[in-house]
Amino acid sequence: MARKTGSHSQITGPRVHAAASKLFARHGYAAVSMRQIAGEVGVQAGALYLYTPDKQSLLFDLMQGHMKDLLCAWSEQDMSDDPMAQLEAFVRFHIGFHLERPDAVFIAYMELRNLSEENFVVIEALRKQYEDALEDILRRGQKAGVFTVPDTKLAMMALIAMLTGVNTWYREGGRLSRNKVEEIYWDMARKAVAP
Amino acid sequence: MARKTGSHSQITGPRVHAAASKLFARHGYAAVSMRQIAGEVGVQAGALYLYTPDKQSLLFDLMQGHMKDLLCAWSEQDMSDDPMAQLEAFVRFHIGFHLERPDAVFIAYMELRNLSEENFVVIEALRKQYEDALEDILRRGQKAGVFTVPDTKLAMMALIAMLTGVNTWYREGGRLSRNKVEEIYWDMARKAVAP
DNA sequence: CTTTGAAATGAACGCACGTTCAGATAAACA
DNA sequence: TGTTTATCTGAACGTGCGTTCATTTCAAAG
Repeated sequence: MARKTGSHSQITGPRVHAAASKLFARHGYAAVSMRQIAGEVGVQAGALYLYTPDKQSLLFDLMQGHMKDLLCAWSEQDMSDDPMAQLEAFVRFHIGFHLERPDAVFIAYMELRNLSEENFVVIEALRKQYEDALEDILRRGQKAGVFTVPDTKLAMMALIAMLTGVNTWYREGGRLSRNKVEEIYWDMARKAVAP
Repeated sequence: MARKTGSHSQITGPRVHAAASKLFARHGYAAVSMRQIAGEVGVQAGALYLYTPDKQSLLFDLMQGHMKDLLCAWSEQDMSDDPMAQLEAFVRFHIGFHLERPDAVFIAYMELRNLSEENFVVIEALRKQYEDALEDILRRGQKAGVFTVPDTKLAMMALIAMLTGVNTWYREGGRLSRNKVEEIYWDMARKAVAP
């Protein structure tokens, strides 16, 4: 047996990345074997190397893809001039975007140490871009007098940690709707940086 | 060559756990081999099995030890009756305790999925105990009218995520002293649950 | 219908893994 | 000092790892 009936690289390629995403998120990069990924896709391990040069690239592609999606989606939000409205938009966007792709988020936050040094640099730069977006909002709000943050960088870190934390407990179909969660977190975030 | 000069189980035992803690935190449980741990201690891999039945137990012991230390240290804090003072104590305690042992904290938050099912249950129960401590403070403060939290559980989760986030960026000898960090985070936490 | 190239197999490579254990040596005790 | 006991070595076990490659088969193009 060799080539499978109905096989197509445009189909198998994405399936490889999807399987890797699912398994990396579930068990961790180091604990997942190429044979497991292949099994999830329904091919033999060797076939994976038609779609990725190696396991490390698989991880890097997932993380880079996620970060670029994130930055792209944020840049496409239409922005008001009001820092308060901007912060609300950020809070709601962050929660919504992250709840939409729990696996990718989990990988992006947990597997940084399994990136090669050069890949790590790239991902960190993308992450910093995103953090800067929030920090800018806080800085402008502080200057405008609508926020009172003793330290802009710390406030940014605190808010992002708080918002990303939603992914650790939120379950679809749970006690609270996604919108209600956004509501509650926006309330806390708003007050945390209030004068 | 066999037994080493100056060898003592009371010395080697803790060194095994210390090495495991350091390496698990640095590279992740799945990516660290028993031979690496042995190398860090300065013995051969086989010698580790005088101090742990297997690799999984090493992870479990580290996590359980950390969680018990945490609960014990919190219970030894002397508590005021005022929810506001209690919350401040919790915020400062949490940041202080976690900054004191970054490796253990990192492992406790990152390696949950590498625990066996039965071990996971035990650790989760300990974690819940700690979370309940904060939730109780928030509930009492809400009842007393000093806090306004739309949802006690969410507020608890949000605060813990925010506070634990300090460990991701804080570096000893950095821009801010540990006390200043506690100050700033207490300011944000206090406002986040304020009426 | 034939040809061609993309897609996948399956076996193999060397290596590292967690764990076990008989044997060796130092420390502790009599 | 002589004996026992605790501590560690070093080799070995079977298994699974990431990756490569000659070979085979299917899909598409002519």
